[in-house]
Parts: sequence; C-alpha cells; structure tokens
Amino acid sequence: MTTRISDVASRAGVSNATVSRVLNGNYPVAADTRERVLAAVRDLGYVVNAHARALIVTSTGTVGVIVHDVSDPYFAEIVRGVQEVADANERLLVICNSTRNPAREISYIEMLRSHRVDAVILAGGYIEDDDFLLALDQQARQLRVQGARLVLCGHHAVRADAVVPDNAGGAYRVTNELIRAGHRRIAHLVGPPGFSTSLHRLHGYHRALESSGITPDARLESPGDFTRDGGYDACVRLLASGVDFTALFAANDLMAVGALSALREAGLSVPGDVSLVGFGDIPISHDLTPPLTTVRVPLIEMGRRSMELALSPAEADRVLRLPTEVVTRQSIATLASQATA
Amino acid sequence: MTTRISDVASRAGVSNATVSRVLNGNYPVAADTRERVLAAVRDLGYVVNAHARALIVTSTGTVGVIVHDVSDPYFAEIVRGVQEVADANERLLVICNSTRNPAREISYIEMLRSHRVDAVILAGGYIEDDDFLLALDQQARQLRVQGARLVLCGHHAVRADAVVPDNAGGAYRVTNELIRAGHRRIAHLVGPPGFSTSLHRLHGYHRALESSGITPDARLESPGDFTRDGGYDACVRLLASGVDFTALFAANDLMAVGALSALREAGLSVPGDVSLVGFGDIPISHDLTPPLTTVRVPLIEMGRRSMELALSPAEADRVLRLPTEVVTRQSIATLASQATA
DNA sequence: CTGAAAGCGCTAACAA
DNA sequence: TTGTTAGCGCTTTCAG
Repeated sequence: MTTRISDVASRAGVSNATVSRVLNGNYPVAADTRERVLAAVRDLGYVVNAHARALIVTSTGTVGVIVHDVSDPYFAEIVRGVQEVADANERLLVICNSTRNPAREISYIEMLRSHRVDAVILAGGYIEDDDFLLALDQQARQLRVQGARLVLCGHHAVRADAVVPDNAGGAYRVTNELIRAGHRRIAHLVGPPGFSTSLHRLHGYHRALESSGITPDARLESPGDFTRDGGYDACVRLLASGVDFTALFAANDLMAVGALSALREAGLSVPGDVSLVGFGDIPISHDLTPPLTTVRVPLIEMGRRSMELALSPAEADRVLRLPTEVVTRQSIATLASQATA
Repeated sequence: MTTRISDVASRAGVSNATVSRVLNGNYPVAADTRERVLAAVRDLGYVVNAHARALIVTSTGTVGVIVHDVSDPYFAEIVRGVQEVADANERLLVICNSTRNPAREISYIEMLRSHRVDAVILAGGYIEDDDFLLALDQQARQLRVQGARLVLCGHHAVRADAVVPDNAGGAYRVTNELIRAGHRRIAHLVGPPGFSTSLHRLHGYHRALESSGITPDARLESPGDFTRDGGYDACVRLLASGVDFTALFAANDLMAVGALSALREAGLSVPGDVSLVGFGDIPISHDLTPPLTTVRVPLIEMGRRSMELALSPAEADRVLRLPTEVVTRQSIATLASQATA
C-alpha cells in the first residue's frame, strides 16, 4: 500500500542501502546517483517509515510533554516555550493533556515510553499522593533504563531534572504587597487540594500573614480548581459565607478572572471595594479592567529551559529554580482609599 | 538496554508469542499463564515497543493535529475538542505548531506521514498560495495512499473531509449589527493577508456594508496578524491615520483585545466613543470590560467533529458547515448614544 | 492453549 | 562508491 524504500530503490535502479544513504546523508554517494534517488523520492512522494527506522536508530527525535490542560493559558505558554526549542532542534513534540488526573498522567508516560520518546516533560505541580508518587518514581526509573530523560517542569516530587518557579516566595511577596497597602482581612482562593502548587502558594500566603502578626483564618480560604469558573464559584461561596475581607488573593490568574466577575456581580468594585491579585501573569491579566496585579512566573522561559534540559546529555539531577516577581498593576488600592470609596 | 518481550517471556517461562497474546488479549490464554506473564510485565516495568508493533499492525493509534499556534485561545479550544474525542477513543495526539508558516505546515504533514499516523487534522484557514495548495494537494494524495485520513478544520482548500465555520456569514451579521445601531463609518482590523479566514471575514464585512448602501473604504481597513499585539498596532495605525470611524470590527477576538487597549490609551471609551466587536468568542471575551460582542465560532465542537471525521471510516470527502452566531454583549452602543457620550 | 518461525521496513556492518 | 545481508522487537500464521 505505502511506498517503501525498495520502491524508490528499484525506480532509481539502486539498492535499498543507497537510498538510505542518500536520505540520511551520512555516507558518500555519487552525485548523479543521488540525483536519481532524489528524483525517485519526489516522484513517489516517499517518506521513511519512522517506525522501522526507530527500531534501529537509538533516538526517535520525539519528546513528549504532559500538561494538565493546553487550553489553560498557563500551560499554553509553557508549551510555547517548549515548542520553540523543540522546533529549533528539529524535535517532534507530542502534547498530552492529563486533565489533572494522576492515573492518566502515569498512563501517558507509559504510552510515551512505548513510543520510545527521547524525553518526557511533565508540567504542572505534583499531586501529594503516595501511590502516585510511587508510580511516578517507577516510571522515572524505567525512563532512565530506556535511556530517556525526564524533566519536571513546575515541581520535583521525584529525582529528576526539574525547572521550578518560586511559588511560595511569590505568594509571600504578593500577600505582603496587600498587607503594605493596609489590608489585614485578606482572603485566598486556594488551588485544587493535594497539588504542590496550591500548597506552596498557600504556605507563602500564610507566612506573609504571620510575619505581620496576622493569624490565618480558615474561613477566608476558599478552595477552587484553577479554572476561571472554579474561581468564580469559590468567590461566590466566599461572599455567601459572610466573612469580611478587603482583599483577595487568587492562587492563579484564571481564578482571579472568575473572582473579578463574581465580585462585580455582587456589586463590589475592584479595587474600589476589594483589592484583587492573582498568580501567573498569563497574557490576559494586563488586559483585564483593572489590569491585574499578579506574580509573574516566567512561563515561556520555564518551557524553554525544560526542553533544553530534555535535550542535554543526562547529568546528575539538576533543579533550576526560577524566580517569580510581583507585577504591580491597578487592582490593589490602599485600605484607606478603599474605605472612602 | 530496554526490556524486550523476550525478557518478559523468559521470566514468565513462556514464549514471546504468549506474552504478545496476553498483552493484546486477542487470543485465549490459560488463566494461570496470563497471571505469570502479567506479573513479569509488572516486575520488569515492560511496555511494548510501539515502533516494532507499528511495523506489523496497520493502525498506530496516533493522530496528528497541526495548528497555527496552541497558545492562541482559538486553537487551544479546537485542540481541547480534538483531545476530548481522541482520549475517549484512546488515540495518542501529536500537536504541531505551524506558526502560520506554509512550508512548515507541509513538512509537519510529511513528518506525521513518516510516523504513519492514522490521520492528520489541519486546523486554521488556508493560505491562498498556489505552490502551497499544490504541495498540500500532493500530501493529501499521499496520505490517502498510506490509508490515512486528512481532515481540514477551518477551511477546505483541497479535496478532503472538512469542518468549516461560516466566517463570511458571521462577519456579515455582526457588521449588520453595527449598522443597525446606526454606524456607517465602520473600521475593520483585517486578518493576516492571504489567509482564507481573513478574506472570508473581510468579504462578509464588505457585503454587509454594500447591502446597506455603504461603500467600503480602504482607509478604514487596517491589517493585523490575529495576535493581540498585532491588533493593538493595527488600531494604533488606524487612529494615527486620522480617518473617522464610530465602530470597529476586529477580524478576531485577540485583535479586539489589543484594539480595546489602544482605544483606551487614545482616550477613547468603548462603547462610549467607539463600538467594538470581535470574532471567535474565545473564553476571555466575556471577561473583558466591557464584555465583547462577537461572533461565536463553535470551536470545541469543530475540534470534536474533526476528530470524529478523522476516526470514521473513509468516505467521500464530506464538508460539515457549522453555523456561527452573533453573541450580543456590551461593546456596542447606538450611534445616537455614542454621539451624546 | 502454546511454541517456532517468518517477516514488517529500515540501517549498518561487511564485502566488493 | 555501491550492494548484500543480518538483524532491530514485535505479531501472526502455522503446527502441535
């Protein structure tokens, strides 16, 4: 059915080996022979069977990246960085969506192992679950046995190369920003339970509160799921609970978007009545009204670095810690000005 | 280096064939034999070599989707729909970013052919370039020869299955919406030149204008590139040109976001001074201030349908035309109210 | 129910 | 410079 190398060979009047040599360009071939082969390839529209090739050659030139959700701008940006470097190095990228399902994450790694990818990049925070961590560790080991690299982009639950943003530090600083503006009743839209990202940001928030002598109040913490609608719901629940707060820190920008909408619907203005901050600095955050003060995570950079680690020869497990920084825009007001608002 | 089927076989004390049969579950195997094999597989962390398998089996279970840019919400949504159906059918999805580069689009198809994917989904409008169209047609033919399906998601430049949104109709209706609100000086942020999507939307805009007796004015048309910053720039240029307009139709939502920002910076309020509409209805459009009136394109649905076509047995080339509809939000004001604003 | 053996399409020695 | 040949790891007849 499909054109094989032998079809090309016979049309060009040469052996399979010669065709292979022309195509791979790693052996000398006479100029006119090369021309005939190339012509036959063109005429036939031949492309090698990557599978037959992969059976012999060590590298498949394919890298897999597993993200929670490509349509989440946070991951879309990371993927863009990964793609950039993959393209520059002529690697094929396989993108998998785990939808934050640990089991699916593991089975994707198996699938990718089965396809003999050169590396797997696992993006997103890890799940604090022993079974998952054990399974992940086993996969990591197997990947190593196969000679493939594993890069953790966003966490490092197991021994492997990793690129991690400073989640706790960013949360600490942005919360402090709110405190400096005079806020003491600062609510937090927490990320999905069990995720390292949620936990680290929550810790940073707690630490900032405590270092200013404010006791964290569980009633101010409303759990979301990192989606826009999850943020909306979490904010609605917070509002309905009746607790008082003058500022709100959403564990990611998408939830901040949802919160903004919920706040508005409740007749509260931002930052007139409530100050709002997010985390991530996804592209839309500065196009919101008001532009969102948030914590910049170097998403594209994280993607690039991850791919670079994935392509670099295996070394000892390296972890690259990337700094985060508060991006001040217009969604914070000082408590004094809010009070008069 | 890697664990092979023979390693499993010898550990379980059976032949390769038996291991294969257990793993594929398509032949009867004694219960206790199966158990021993499965145990060996677990102990060894074995996964089949997908390449060796692909050499024999006809289907690889892999589908490739080529988009212009995954980090563009328009494509991210399409991909989400594609993923959904792929997952439900246990297909591995390979996502490629063409960055709107025709040559890269072709070379991605070749790469995917080489990997013997079961289908290729090409998303996004096509480029009106004869060389490209010819090359694409050849690839389509080769794909067919290989027994793979080609699905065009968003255009149908060559003979193949296609899922196409009604771009011209949507542009026509949303422009009419503006006309109905009393606008006659309606500017248009055009998409990148040579793209069918840009052209079709431009045509719809022209048609609406003409059917109301308004002569299209080239000075009101500013070309962009479908990105947020491109929309910003195009709007800045329009403003700088000094032409008068009371409404602005951006060929996609991302450009509308950029335009909104440019308009604000110029001291113009939306819709107080200028009415603004977009195209696509990407998730953020209703979180903008004001919420954007736009044309809803059933993105996720398009993705789903494309994958369904990709998985369905080859039939005659089918084209699914999906309707688009105007989603009225708050970015349009009647000319009368704008005038008083 | 299980094993032996052929062969998928290609590349890489090894010869010539 | 080119051809011949032996596998790569797996599935699938064909025997038993």
